[in-house]
Amino acid sequence: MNELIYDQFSDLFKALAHPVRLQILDILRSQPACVCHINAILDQRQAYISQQLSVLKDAGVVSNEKIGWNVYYKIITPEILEAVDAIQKIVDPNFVPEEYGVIENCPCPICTPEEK
Amino acid sequence: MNELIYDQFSDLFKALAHPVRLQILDILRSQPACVCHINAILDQRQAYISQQLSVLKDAGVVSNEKIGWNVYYKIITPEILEAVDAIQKIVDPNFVPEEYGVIENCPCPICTPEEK
DNA sequence: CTATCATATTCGTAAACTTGAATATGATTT
DNA sequence: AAATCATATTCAAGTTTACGAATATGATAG
Repeated sequence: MNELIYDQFSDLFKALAHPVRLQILDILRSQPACVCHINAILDQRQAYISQQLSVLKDAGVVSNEKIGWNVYYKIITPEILEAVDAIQKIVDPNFVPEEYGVIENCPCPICTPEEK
Repeated sequence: MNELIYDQFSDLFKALAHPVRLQILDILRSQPACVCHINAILDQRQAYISQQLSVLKDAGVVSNEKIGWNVYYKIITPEILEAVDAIQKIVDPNFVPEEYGVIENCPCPICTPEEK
């Protein structure tokens, strides 16, 4: 009868079991980010980023909110980062997620503020 | 250039993204256990348990050691349980892994000691 | 060396995941 | 309403994973 809850556990793990999705989560650590922002950092097709974001959203890991022209994603269960941290420490005890600030090629308000 | 390490992260997550493997890890929390012990608890085919154990072993999560007739598996990176704990807490804050002691149908020395 | 024990492996099919290509959506400005 | 913006969805092919069935292995006892 515990099978069901273990399915839920593994569903969450599945959402994390993907390199790009893990990178996205590291980008979202410090602050919410719009798709174009993530896109600029990862240098992947926009549609591909959207696909991965939707997996994370379906799993209940992130939520999104439209602000102006952009859709901002954020982590809704910060505890998920404890799991990510633990795994990162196992693979490389010295690993520290990169801090992403303003991004060169990103047109979003965060990176290119108030410029008209 | 960080793609490679994120692949390693996701490989570890993949090993955890399976309900039976997660149950096995919960069984191994308290103590090493032989295959027949895990088998008795989970009530799955022996070959199936072996398959899952080998996935965990390939991922570097568990190791095994033959003692007498039995092969005992144990968790070699206890930090992995931090990741499991975090996920379990997210899904159900009240969830506590079951404590498995002596098992009814298990012939291993732990469950049926010194009986001849 | 044969039988028996616990455990491991191989194989095949079905299901699920990955990802590129193409295209759709829906809000906003003109 | 049409054009434009950021973002989302659908489709399909390729790859990987799941897992049952059958069988293999390797150590130990007789």
